[in-house]
Amino acid sequence: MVDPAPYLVIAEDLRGRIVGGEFTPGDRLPSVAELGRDHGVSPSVGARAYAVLVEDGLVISRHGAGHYVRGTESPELLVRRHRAQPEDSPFAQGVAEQGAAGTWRHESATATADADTAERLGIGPGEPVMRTEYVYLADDVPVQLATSWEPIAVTGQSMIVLPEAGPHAGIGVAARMRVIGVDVGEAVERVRSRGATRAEATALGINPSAPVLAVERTYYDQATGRPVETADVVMRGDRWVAVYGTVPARP
Amino acid sequence: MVDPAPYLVIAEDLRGRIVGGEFTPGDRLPSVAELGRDHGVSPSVGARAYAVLVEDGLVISRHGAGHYVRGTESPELLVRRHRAQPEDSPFAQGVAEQGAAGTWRHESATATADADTAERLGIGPGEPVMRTEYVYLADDVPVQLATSWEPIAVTGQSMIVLPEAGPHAGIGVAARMRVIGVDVGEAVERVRSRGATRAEATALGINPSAPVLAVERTYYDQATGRPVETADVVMRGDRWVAVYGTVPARP
DNA sequence: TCGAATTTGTGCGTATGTATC
DNA sequence: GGATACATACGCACAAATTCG
Repeated sequence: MVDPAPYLVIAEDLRGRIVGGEFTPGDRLPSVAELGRDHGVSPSVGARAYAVLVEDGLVISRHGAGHYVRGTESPELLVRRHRAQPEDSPFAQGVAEQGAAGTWRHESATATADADTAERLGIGPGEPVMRTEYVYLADDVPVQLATSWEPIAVTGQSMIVLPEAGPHAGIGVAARMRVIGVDVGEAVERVRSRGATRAEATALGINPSAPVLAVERTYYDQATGRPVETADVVMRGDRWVAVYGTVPARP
Repeated sequence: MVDPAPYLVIAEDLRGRIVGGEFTPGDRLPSVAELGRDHGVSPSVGARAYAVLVEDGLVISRHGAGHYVRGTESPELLVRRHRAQPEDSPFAQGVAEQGAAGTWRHESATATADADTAERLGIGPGEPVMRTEYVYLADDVPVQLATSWEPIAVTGQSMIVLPEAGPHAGIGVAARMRVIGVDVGEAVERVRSRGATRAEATALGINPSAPVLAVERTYYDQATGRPVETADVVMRGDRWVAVYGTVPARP
């Protein structure tokens, strides 16, 4: 049996006093210098102890001001659903349910499919696609980025070539595809957790390598099984939770 | 303008020599002591410099052996599926499809539900639950952690109180619940991307705050709508992708 | 097989910078 | 502006892991 390190002793002592109710959310905690004096060690040990609690999300530190007990209010999470019935305007509707104002910016251009995109769309590399870049905002703050690709072979010669122009703008993939008689059914989603790239971090207002939820979403034509749209969606890890499946009703 | 800190000077010097090709993947780099002598500082500064490069993923450190240039090999991704038909022994079967040997360790104990768990299970705080901690290994390397909770009110008085003991060990939630006549249907999953806690990082062999995929999975009794099992699953972000939905067949 | 040398990891103290009040 | 408080940088001592003769 070895003695636990002093900084861990102090951290666990504080943890117990916090969860025990001696300190409540918002309370100011002892300074690192006080902590060191109380335990007969140098201030750096107290700072190390607080670092543990900050990492655990129990405490927040404010430079020059002190350490405070973190409230239990979960940073309001926006929810992204995977629905059996694909709905229209998925993003705006989703954030509206959270009480925020959802808007987005977009930019479309024709391009040729690279190897990865072609693979996902089941077409040959170099075939023409319509690429659209989205930035989604909740209350004017960027919270989500997306890039979508649709084969021109599917949408060409129709009113919906440009996803966000004309009479069918902003209604979502499922509804737009219905216009040309395509039933897309439920999307297939591949979900990863990774660090934000520098560009994503800048766009989302987070630090590079901060965790993001990266979703690769593909819609298929239910009748033919052919992919009709694929997209890369990137969301701030601290603000989004993706929900799959539905809670059964209780009789 | 301020002078950059010595540890950063050393780190950038090394970074340039690595990307410049002086060191190639697998090469052993100077020890922290050498680095300190070369730059006229203490070894801890060299160690700090390496910490930067390790965090950037450019270098790996081996305790007692040295620092090495990291290869660019992208780690093969294991896949986790969300299936319409809940299968038995989900983990072992999943990794077997990837050509790895899946095993797990576990530890069960009775406990009382805390506020969050009670909420998720639809029971009162303090009611008894069976808590089981899992560590999943692929080829003996930990790749996934899980903690599950089942209300004793559901499993009590049956052969399946202990999830991993007796004749029904290791068969997964869905199959075990069938034994007592409960149809759990499809789980509801809430997926987040966040940084690994210190404990998770140690268990998974990754750096603290490296991205992980955190899944909150709950099974419901289809007949009554009551939750029968909930679990927190944590996976290495660089090794797992969660797939939801199935690709339609092409006629 | 074993032990000494080498190397990285951890813990902690001190000095200094910077933000807050 | 002064006092207080946290953040960063660095040096040192010791522990743990590895390597090699």
